[in-house]
Amino acid sequence: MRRKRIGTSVPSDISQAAAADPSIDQRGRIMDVAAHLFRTKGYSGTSTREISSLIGIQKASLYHHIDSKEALLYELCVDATQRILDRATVIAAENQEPIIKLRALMRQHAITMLDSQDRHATMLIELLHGSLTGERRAAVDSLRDKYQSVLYSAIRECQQVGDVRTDWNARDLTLAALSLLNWTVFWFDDQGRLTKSQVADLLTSTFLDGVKDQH
Amino acid sequence: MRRKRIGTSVPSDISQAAAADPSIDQRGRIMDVAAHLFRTKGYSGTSTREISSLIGIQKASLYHHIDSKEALLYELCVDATQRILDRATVIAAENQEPIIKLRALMRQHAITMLDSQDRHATMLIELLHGSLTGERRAAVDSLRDKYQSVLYSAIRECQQVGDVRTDWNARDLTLAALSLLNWTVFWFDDQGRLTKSQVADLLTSTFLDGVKDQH
DNA sequence: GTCTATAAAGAGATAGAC
DNA sequence: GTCTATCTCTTTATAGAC
Repeated sequence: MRRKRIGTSVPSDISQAAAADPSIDQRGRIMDVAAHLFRTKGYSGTSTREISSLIGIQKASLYHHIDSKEALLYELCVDATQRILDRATVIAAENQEPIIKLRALMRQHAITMLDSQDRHATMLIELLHGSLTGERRAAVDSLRDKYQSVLYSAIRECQQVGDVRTDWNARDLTLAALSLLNWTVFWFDDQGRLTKSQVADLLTSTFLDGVKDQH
Repeated sequence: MRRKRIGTSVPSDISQAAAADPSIDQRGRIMDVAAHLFRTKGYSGTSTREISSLIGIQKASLYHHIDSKEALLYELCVDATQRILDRATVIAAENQEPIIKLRALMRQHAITMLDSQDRHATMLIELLHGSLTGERRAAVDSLRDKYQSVLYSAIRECQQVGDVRTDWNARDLTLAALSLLNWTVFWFDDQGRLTKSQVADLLTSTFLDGVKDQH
């Protein structure tokens, strides 16, 4: 198998649709189905047989497209992390007020994450579970670190111009922001009451303003 | 094997210490070791052999103490959820100002969760992964629902007396609170820079006041 | 690019001795 | 309460035909 590219041609993350859609190539289909199964059953709780079965091929045929189960997980994690880092880098480079940039960074984090919910949920959990090892683990960690630096710098900058409180340091506030944002990927329901945009508003508004009535 | 009790005699959650401590009975030791392995490697990524090996017995000997691997997971999840619900119920019943109660509820959520970090992290992830089935799943869901109702009511009450903003409904604000609190269990480091109490302050302060400078 | 067949290892769980 | 031995099933991955 040769590595053709990182990620798939479509942002869709839903395995059932992916399994049927003829416009996605087989490799993209495999990644979408795998991401969905990894999120809902866990990486080690998902067998290669289940993946191939949902695609409609034999287990052995899967290995024509992927090197190994772990390599498949790796690509999903890189794709998720890279996507969020790329968009954050663009926002951070804009010539805008710090607080506007911070809000935009948080909004894109929420929305990008929910746009590829299966991949992001998988990435977050499987990094905790140590399912990626060696260089693959290091590569994904590196991308995450870069992203977190971008968010940290944005918060630090807001503090320096007096837009954000300084009784907590930027490092701690970054942890709080990430907590608020990351857990969302595990409960958000695409068919649910709230849209992605509304969730993004809820989270940024809570983080920036808090919930106490200020009047 | 007979079910002796729910949970263990000690709050400790660290497998290495648990495996060595002679003051904990074998059953408590198994639960602590299992919780630690389930958190760090996942439920399906952990073998019964690994658990028994860390205890220092054979795999077969484990089955004198537990019914099955899933029954072991079930007890961990019930223990975690019950603990947080019990303490919340006490706080909610107190005769206090709504905003004081809300703050106390959030603080105890953070601290109770971090006191049994392995169990709570395992519970949160394995519910997502559907590792518990049938009645066991329903029982844990029921406990979680009860707890979330307590938190929801506290937020609702704060809105009614004018302490909390009403442009977001209580249901959404509950989701935001839970997001902020729950993700914490995955990054908190007992040996790290922040104490549990400091983390609890950071989260409650962020949620109630936000990060924007109000001066 | 997909198939059948198979290798080699590991899983959860049980039987029965001590 | 722990042991050895074993049953049965599933796992990831490969070989080689078509």
